[in-house]
Amino acid sequence: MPRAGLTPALVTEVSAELADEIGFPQLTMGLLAERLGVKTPSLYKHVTSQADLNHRIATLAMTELADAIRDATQGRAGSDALIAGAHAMRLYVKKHPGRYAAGNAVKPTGPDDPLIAAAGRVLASWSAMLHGYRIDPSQEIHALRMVRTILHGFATLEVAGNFRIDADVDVSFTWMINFIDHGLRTLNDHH
Amino acid sequence: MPRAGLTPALVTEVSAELADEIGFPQLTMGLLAERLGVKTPSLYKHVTSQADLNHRIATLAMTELADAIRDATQGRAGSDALIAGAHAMRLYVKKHPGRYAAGNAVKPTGPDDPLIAAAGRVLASWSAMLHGYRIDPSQEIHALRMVRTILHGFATLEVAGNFRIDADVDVSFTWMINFIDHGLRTLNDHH
DNA sequence: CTTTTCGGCTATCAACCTTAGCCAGTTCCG
DNA sequence: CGGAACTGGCTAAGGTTGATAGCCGAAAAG
Repeated sequence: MPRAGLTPALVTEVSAELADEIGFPQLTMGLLAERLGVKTPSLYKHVTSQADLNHRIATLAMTELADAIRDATQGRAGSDALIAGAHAMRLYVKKHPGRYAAGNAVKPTGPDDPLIAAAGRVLASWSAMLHGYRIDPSQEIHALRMVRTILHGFATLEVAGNFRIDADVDVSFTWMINFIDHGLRTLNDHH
Repeated sequence: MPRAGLTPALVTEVSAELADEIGFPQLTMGLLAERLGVKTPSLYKHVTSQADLNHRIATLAMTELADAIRDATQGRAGSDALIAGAHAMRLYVKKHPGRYAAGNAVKPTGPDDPLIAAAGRVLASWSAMLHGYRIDPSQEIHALRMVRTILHGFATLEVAGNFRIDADVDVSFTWMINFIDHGLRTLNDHH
């Protein structure tokens, strides 16, 4: 019996692809083994459990997402950074819905979980982006949460197919980002 | 063996309570049967499958949510309606996270699925609420999607415990709603 | 070339969803 | 009131999936 040359990283990558194709909840050890050309128990030589696998997918997703946002906002500031970052995130989630679902479903196991660091990098990108708006420090946390809320909410609703009337979702997204941008730019104009 | 007096409605209600307590994904037929004082197969006399049960929970959730929002916005308009409706929705999701999770996880089975009608009632409430802002009809759909996106995003992030720094989530929520309200009220001031 | 390690495999178990079929309590009708 | 029909419990059993134990040949180490 020839060896398949599996590694934890490869198993994780292929499981992430599979999750993107069939949906994160539909991902099973059996299907993953089949795709890797291997029997189910063999996977446990590389991954300790399905929970462990899910955790690896989640960490991969958050890391990739953080990179995508960083790359998109690099060298931009204010409105440009918001627009570029928002579109980068939306694009990533549309391309990798299974990974993103894993990233939201999995909870960190402890305070030094690399998943926390990866998620923190995403937040840090949004935080840096917001600095371009010169927001009152006491309101930064609220603005950060709002940006995160909007992008997360839109991504999950869109991926779940919850925008029934398909009156151009792209237009709605752009409209929404412009709305937020305008609000952020005029934050200081009101008491 | 005495009868337990179960009905589809009762089974649904108890399963919804259980989902709120232990989380929707953790809901199993076995646990539900145990809580009802019955063996697992007995449930199938009232519900055809777990998918059917989930669908009933989802419909219950959307119906209750629509009622809560309607009650909260009744007799209010504009900012008042937005604030009251938003808080009603947030409160409902915090009180019934399992139900709400079911409502988002379950997909309608067909065009005449009652789940669609229930979800439609929620949307209709937001739509009615937005009329108070006198928004340009061409922008209504975008504003509606934004409101939905924000409330859904915030609710899911909060319930999932994803606001780490627990710097007053209540304050952030109010801040965010005020931000949106202000933007909606001044929509027409800018081409 | 021998020895050790490692990564496949088969066999097996436990949990969960589901169906089949039995049987007693309930209801309905003569 | 009494028997027939129905209803809603139950036990038994099967399929699927996650997970473990332990074997055994291939790869790596010396």
